Amino acid sequence: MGRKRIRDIRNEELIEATIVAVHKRGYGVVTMAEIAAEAGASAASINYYFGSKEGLMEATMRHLLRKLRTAMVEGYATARTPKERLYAVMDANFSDNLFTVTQCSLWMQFWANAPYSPRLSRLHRINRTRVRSHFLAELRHLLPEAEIETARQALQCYMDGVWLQTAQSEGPVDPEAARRAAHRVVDLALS
Amino acid sequence: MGRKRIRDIRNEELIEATIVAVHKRGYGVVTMAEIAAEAGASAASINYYFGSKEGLMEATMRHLLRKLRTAMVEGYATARTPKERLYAVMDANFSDNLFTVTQCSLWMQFWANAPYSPRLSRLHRINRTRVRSHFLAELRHLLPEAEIETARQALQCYMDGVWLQTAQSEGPVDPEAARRAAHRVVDLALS
DNA sequence: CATTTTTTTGTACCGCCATACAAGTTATTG
DNA sequence: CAATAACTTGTATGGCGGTACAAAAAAATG
Repeated sequence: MGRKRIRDIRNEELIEATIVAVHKRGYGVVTMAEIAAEAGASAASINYYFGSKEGLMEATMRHLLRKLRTAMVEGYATARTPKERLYAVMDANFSDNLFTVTQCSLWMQFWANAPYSPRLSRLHRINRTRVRSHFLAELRHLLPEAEIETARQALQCYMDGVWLQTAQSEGPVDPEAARRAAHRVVDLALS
Repeated sequence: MGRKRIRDIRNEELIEATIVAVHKRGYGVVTMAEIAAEAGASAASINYYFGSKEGLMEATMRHLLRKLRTAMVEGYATARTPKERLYAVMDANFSDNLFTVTQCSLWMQFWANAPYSPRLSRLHRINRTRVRSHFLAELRHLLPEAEIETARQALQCYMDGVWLQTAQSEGPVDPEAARRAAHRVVDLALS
């Protein structure tokens, strides 16, 4: 197990540094040197681990997507009813360790740049499909066929919109309040 | 009046070219040469008219913001009740000549890059404040004080979310349907 | 037509940055 | 303690893109 320990540690550190640096400077402008400085490493070492700047960005997004997926699975584990599972999808997106200004900011950068990078756009497509099907699966139990798609669209747009606004907000953020607001929106959508 | 005619024509052309080019290539990556090619002009001439790349981007966003403001003013003109005015705010954002993939795409690029450019972030702040106060002004007539802020946040997030998703959609877009969906969301938010 | 003003372009400069490479340093292994 | 592997870094390179500039072209002026 000790075999690839160092590699894992460095990966983690560099990805964290990437998140911070991209938030500070913007995806399109941030340089390898800045990211390296943030991590207390050298630009060259990033290439050693990730091959290229694009590789680093992909790894970073994979990291965030994994966190999101984990949060969602956890939420599903305790949810009993379709409505609770809808809440769970929302809660995952607004969980304490995902719903921060820095990470929302990164997500927005991801959205804005995914269309121009095959590797990123692939991740983007996969994630979007998964979220969509989660919503649909639960809504099917709660609404007549004709209203499902509208409700899904409304909920997903709301979720994305909240992240967007959070990314642009200055002060800190209250995940607890965000979850409460999201629950209210779910309730409305089902009424 | 003929005095600055040519200047205006060129401005318009270059801004249109900018919108297309940014959509195709992304704000962070698009080059002056590409924009110029899109307009059938030379990179140098852009600098002649706009001073710099940032100046061009600012002018482009001003152009879009003006379109949005115009659409909103027009909608307000015929709206009689607070609820109709809420519809009008939505309709402006989803009006036929604003709600296109290309322009939503540009808006997203704007959102993603505004934080890193003082000139863009100023525009961004002004616009956001205006939309917010429009929403609040109407909601005050329709909801008890305690629910206003929640409703505003939900509506605005929904609106942003729709633009975001549209920016990432491939096929064409149906503004008429978007307006209908938005009206439904308004109705829900007021219930 | 002469001349002044406006517009356009080619080019050259300058700086920046991702990345490759080779040489160092540290860790691991037997 | 070799000796091999894993990791780190400084530096060099090559390309690229924004923009300054000067000169050409076009338009306006009178």
